[in-house]
Amino acid sequence: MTPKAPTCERILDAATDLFGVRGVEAVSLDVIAAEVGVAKQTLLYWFASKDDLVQAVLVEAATQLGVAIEAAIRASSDDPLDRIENVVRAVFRPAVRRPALLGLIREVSRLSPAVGERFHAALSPLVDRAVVYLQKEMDRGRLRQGDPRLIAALCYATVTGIATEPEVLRAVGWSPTTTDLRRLRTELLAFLRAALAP
Amino acid sequence: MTPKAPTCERILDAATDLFGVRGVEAVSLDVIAAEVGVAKQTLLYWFASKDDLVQAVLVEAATQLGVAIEAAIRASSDDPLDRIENVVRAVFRPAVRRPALLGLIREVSRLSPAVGERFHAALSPLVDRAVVYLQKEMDRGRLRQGDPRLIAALCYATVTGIATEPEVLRAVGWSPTTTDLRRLRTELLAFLRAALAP
DNA sequence: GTCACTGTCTACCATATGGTAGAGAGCGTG
DNA sequence: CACGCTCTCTACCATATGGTAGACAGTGAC
Repeated sequence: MTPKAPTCERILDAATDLFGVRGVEAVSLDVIAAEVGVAKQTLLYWFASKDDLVQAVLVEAATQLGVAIEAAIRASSDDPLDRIENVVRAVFRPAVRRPALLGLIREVSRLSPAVGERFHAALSPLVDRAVVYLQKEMDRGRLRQGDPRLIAALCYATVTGIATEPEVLRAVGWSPTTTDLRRLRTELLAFLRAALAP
Repeated sequence: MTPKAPTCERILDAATDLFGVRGVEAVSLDVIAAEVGVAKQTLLYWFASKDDLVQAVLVEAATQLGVAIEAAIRASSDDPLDRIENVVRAVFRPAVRRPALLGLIREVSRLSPAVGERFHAALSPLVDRAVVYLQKEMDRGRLRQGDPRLIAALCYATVTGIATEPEVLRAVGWSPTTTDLRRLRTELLAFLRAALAP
């Protein structure tokens, strides 16, 4: 990765949060500029257009998640349930600290097909590896049988859903305190374990 | 429910789809009007403002889902896993036929707190009943032990997530054909069953 | 006929938005 | 100093947006 000028990074940071929380279309360049404390034209100096900024934000977020996941996989034991737990932990931490991250990925489907295509291409190796892994462990009888592609999607949906739907958590009386956060993580892991155990 | 004029209903219908798929902020009144084939002012005749329209669309969607869920509960056997399966089926059908429906609910968190508050109030009885039910069945040993509030949220997150993230399903090579749809439903139900069984 | 009412329309407005043009400040090099 | 380079800014612009004002057609009551 090329090292980035501080202003550029601050813009990316603010844009990530704003896009992820409010949605890409709902956030104007002026709002981002105001958040960063800079003129709108400074944004357009670093990113040629709003679309460019969106693209950059997506790449950054995907990279960040990818790195976290890689590390979690490498650092985990051989047991697939432990490995999955580690990956979920790795995603869960940044996701709840910054709901924007996963929310952003949900935004992809709303953007131009070109963006979706690029994102798809960037993620597919990771997805393919996960699917192959799940299949192998199912064959070995260490995971519940099923379509590994759909199981992967379901796990993702559960984690993303729970991390990006504050409305739903509020509806069941949950609050973003430290203890509630830990309880949620515990419950999420138990849920996935039960769903995946053979 | 008061019977509605045909134009009014067509507006609601188009707005539901557009808001749910593209997001509330991303859809202008002009776009909705064009979709319906009517002048923008006709929209503003039926709904005093865009906010009013959003509110109406949300109420409609929530009502629709609520009715479907009620019916599913009434029509199911005593076994909690069967009952949950019925509810999920009831939500899954309209949700995949019209991804906008659940997508819309995700939009709530992005709108004004007032809207969120009203939505919260409207849904809380349903949620409370579900939580009490889950708790009771856990006590009877017919469901896996856990925090019933979070379990409810997790189930919701899984179903909503899988139904509203076409990008993720595409990433695993899924396509919205009839057979793939059935496979997805089967896999989703097996996933939840495993996650909830004692 | 005319009055009131309903529903749809055209014409218009103030504001916000993404984006362009270009000036100016700071700075290292010759 | 003068030149070029990097970075940020002010001043604009064309367009799109939510919303207002009010005209026009149809219809039923009197």
